[in-house]
Amino acid sequence: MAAAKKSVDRSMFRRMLQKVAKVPYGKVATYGDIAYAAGFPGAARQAAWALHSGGEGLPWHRIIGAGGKILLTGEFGFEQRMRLEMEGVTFLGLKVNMAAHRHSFTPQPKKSSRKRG
DNA sequence: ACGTTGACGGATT
DNA sequence: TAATCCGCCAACG
Repeated sequence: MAAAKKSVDRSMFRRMLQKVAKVPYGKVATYGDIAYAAGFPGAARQAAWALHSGGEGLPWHRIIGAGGKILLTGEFGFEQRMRLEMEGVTFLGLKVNMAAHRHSFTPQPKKSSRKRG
């Protein structure tokens, strides 16, 4: 294998954005989850940066803060909540009902783990 | 190169 | 619940 690394993906952002795109309809994930699933535990901040930078075309509204709290501000925070409710996501006070809508990222979906269907 | 900023997270008070 | 502190790391000026 030639040229293994060296600029893996241009940025860790790319990885995170891919995870964001993986969040299905009616589900949500936290910044920490995105970063963790992307392979960067602790880089929750960068997950936010990734969205801030390239959230276009992605379900950015499905990404929330730890505990299900919407950290966005201004109209964006308002829109995010509206969108989530529109997808069937329920809220507990000011927070999303994580227990019911938290998306489970598969860390490493081992190859050929597909079961007979 | 340096310091500040930020859609963070968890713990503490 | 709110306010504060520290750790995390890339982008921005």
